[in-house]
Amino acid sequence: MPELPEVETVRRGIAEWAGGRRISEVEVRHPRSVRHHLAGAKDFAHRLRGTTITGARRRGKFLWLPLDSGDALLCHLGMSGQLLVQPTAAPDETHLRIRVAFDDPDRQLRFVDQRIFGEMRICYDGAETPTEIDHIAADVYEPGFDAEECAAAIRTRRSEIKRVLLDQSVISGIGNIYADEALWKARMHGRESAFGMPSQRIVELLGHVRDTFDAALRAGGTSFDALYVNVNGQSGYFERSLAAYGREHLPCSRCDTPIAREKFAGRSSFYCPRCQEAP
DNA sequence: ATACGGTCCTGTTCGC
DNA sequence: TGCGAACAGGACCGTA
Repeated sequence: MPELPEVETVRRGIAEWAGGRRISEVEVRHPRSVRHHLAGAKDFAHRLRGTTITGARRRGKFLWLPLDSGDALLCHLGMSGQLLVQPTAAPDETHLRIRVAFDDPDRQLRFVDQRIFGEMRICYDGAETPTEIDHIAADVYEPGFDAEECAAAIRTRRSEIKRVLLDQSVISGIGNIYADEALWKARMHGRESAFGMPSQRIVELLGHVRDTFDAALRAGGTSFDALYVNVNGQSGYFERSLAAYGREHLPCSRCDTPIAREKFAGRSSFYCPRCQEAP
């Protein structure tokens, strides 16, 4: 569920609270949450214990916490993952998967994940981005992101534009919600072919992606329920500003035409049938 | 190399 | 009210 703005909101919270703190103990409560840490749960805990978190970084929807050991704790929230800074005294959450305790006895970092699509693993922190996410493309906020260059890559793809927006190896950070929102802003139907699309249209679309992210970040992320919360357990309020996603039958705010919903690539797409002409 | 469907999970909501 | 089906914000893997 969490897309770039939600992950960035979490990153800021972690950076603020956990930066400079030393890990005293780690408890892995579900092995699936560390399935990509091939050396196993014991090794995972062992390599974290005694290290100090020195920051919090992000690319797309991946988050990693550099450690003073030269490693980093790489995290992906999947569909339902949360990273919470909780009082040690707080009761364990139903879906608590990993607990990270610190020298500070008052608070813990907790990875809570109902569906267990999320994960944590330890990686080497030597490169600019961990090699484990080499296949993840830059997101729109990275200094190295070039909209023209990205548009050039997008228009070579023989697929529909929404599929390409969701392809993290082409551009990262966009998920189903913000794809629909950006397409609505751009008055573009998600099933339009990306192949050979004029670069300027794509650059404009990418501008709308960024605008949508900016607005969501200002609101602290999007949430429909308690599944997405920032590190303090507060939900974002951006869902109030959604123009397309989840608004089937409700009037388009530009033209009053009821928002339509259709199956697309195994999930739902929401769009205005008048503003976003189907190909 | 690229495109696409299926799959990994649990919980909630929907329709009969 | 009960029950199975459909659905949920993501990424990876195997297959074509």
